[in-house]
Amino acid sequence: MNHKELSELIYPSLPHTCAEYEEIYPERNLPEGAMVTRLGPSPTGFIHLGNLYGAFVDERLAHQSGGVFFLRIEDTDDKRYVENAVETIISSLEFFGISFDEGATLNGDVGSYGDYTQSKRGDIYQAFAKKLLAENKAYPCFLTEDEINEIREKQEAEKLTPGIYVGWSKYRDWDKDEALAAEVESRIKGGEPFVIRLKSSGMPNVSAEDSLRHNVTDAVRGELSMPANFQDIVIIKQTGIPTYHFAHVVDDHLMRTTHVVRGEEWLPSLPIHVELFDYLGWELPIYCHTAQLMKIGEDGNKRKLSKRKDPELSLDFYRSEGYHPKAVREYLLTVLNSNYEEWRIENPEEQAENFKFTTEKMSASGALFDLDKLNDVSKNTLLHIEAAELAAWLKSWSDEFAPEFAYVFKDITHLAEILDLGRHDARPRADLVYARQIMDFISYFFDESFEIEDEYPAEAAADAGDIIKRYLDSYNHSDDNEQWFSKIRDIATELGYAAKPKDYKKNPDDYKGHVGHVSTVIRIALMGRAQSPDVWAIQQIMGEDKVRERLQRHSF
RNA sequence: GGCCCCAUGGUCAAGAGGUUAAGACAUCGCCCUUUCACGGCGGUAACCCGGGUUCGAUUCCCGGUGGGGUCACCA
Repeated sequence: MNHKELSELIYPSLPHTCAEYEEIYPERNLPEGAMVTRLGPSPTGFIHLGNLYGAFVDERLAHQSGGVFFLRIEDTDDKRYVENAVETIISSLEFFGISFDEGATLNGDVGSYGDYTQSKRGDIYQAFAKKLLAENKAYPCFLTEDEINEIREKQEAEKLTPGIYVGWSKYRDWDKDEALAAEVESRIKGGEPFVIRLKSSGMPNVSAEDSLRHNVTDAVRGELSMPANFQDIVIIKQTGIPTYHFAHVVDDHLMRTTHVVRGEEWLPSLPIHVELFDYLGWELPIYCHTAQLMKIGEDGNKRKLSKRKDPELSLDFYRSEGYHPKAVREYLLTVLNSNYEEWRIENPEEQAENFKFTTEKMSASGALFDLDKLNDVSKNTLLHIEAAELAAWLKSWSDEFAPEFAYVFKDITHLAEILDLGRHDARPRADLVYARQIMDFISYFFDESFEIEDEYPAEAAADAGDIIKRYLDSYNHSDDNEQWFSKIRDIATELGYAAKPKDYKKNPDDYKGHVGHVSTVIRIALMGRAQSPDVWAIQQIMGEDKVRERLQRHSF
């Protein structure tokens, strides 16, 4: 049995040859410089901030270059599958404004480089595995789990690099031993399970200086130097399904991906991929190994964002807290590209899409997630969203995540007025950050959530009833801001308060307090809190009836 | 442990062989002001360590240290 015969024995009939696949999936006809990127989530259904971060890079690279961004479902691990995961992935990304041009969709595949689900591409992987077998670049391996464990223990005892490589799997050299060749043949014919391993040409256990090294140019890290792979990694599992390594190489070649964006945790396996591309005679894509988003761990050190440990960093956290997708996007962009923030300051009104994103400006070191910064970005982002749009968005948020706030949306036009409060002044207010915070911020407008939270200032507490009574008596809803405030000044001076805070500060003994204390009394009666936007403006939105009703409760 | 990646204020970061080492967030103070927010002005605060190259390194090289990642028939 020679190598060709072995490959025929393992894969007797396949629908297409490798050469045919090259024709079925020809090079893309795209303009110069167009990038083809892809997102390859495994269908756990869990997308976290880190995934989103990477997805933005893919999306920007493809779309700003006139290229293609596609979705490929990487479901080569059946244990990982979660029901409806694909729907969840697509809808989460869509929520944050990420859309695909090609690939898996809820209604099947779109595009001519499919299937876009790895579990449906078995024939393709097998064709290329067959080719490697025939060329003596791969071999079937019958090592059992127990045998592999034994090997590892032995290697550990001898302080050798663990793994299967030259000298550890006898099946690697089946072609040098007739008896073994016969055994392999009969075991395959007998239907015994086996995996297909890469027959690496690398040399194991040599010092770093002596080993063959690869130099790969990474788009975010520059020149990378690493020792060549020597591990006979599994390319086809017992189940006939490929491992990530093999699927990545075959898919990204056949789908004509130009830029592979992935987290830096893939860096250690890059030599494997380089060898695979080399064996198959294919050109390497451009790799963009992005830094991981980190957070501070319990020990005070930086830590990779973990989906298990950091549920608050799942995308659902932002959605349920009510962070606007544009804000999250804006924040991620500031973290992603170091010059984005400056650009944004210079172009406050521009669409984020008009920013020229570059891999060179991406940081190679992991950024710490910073909620303060997100909040700051968010309040500036919301300032640029129309009140009506904001109101509608808040409603959809409440419908999904916080039905207890349904009363806020009974009058959506009224809500828009509330949200717009002070936002069109010469110096616009920026106090809207995220939905849950907004609900609290505007709660005093609604009887359902209005409550007295603060106490009257000590300076004016004794006169509170009197102040409110006088205020009520003089209240005219059609007064303009100036007329309205001069009445408060009058009340203040009549009761012995300074009309200007400065007067009071100069001669504190001459007054009970100042006009600010008086207006705080009114503010608390009306809003239940000592701090709020302009009282007059609030009253105009509240309407005369509610203003009088609230005040009456507090006058005596 | 082997291998790989990374290293500028509390955080995100710009930067060049010679700079008073930007900017943003946070923080502190002052101003504006009927409160808050916004805005303005200002402050505190940084080049991990040791060698080498150089007239001169925070910047280039080497070595440490620290942090992160990875060593599966998971991705």
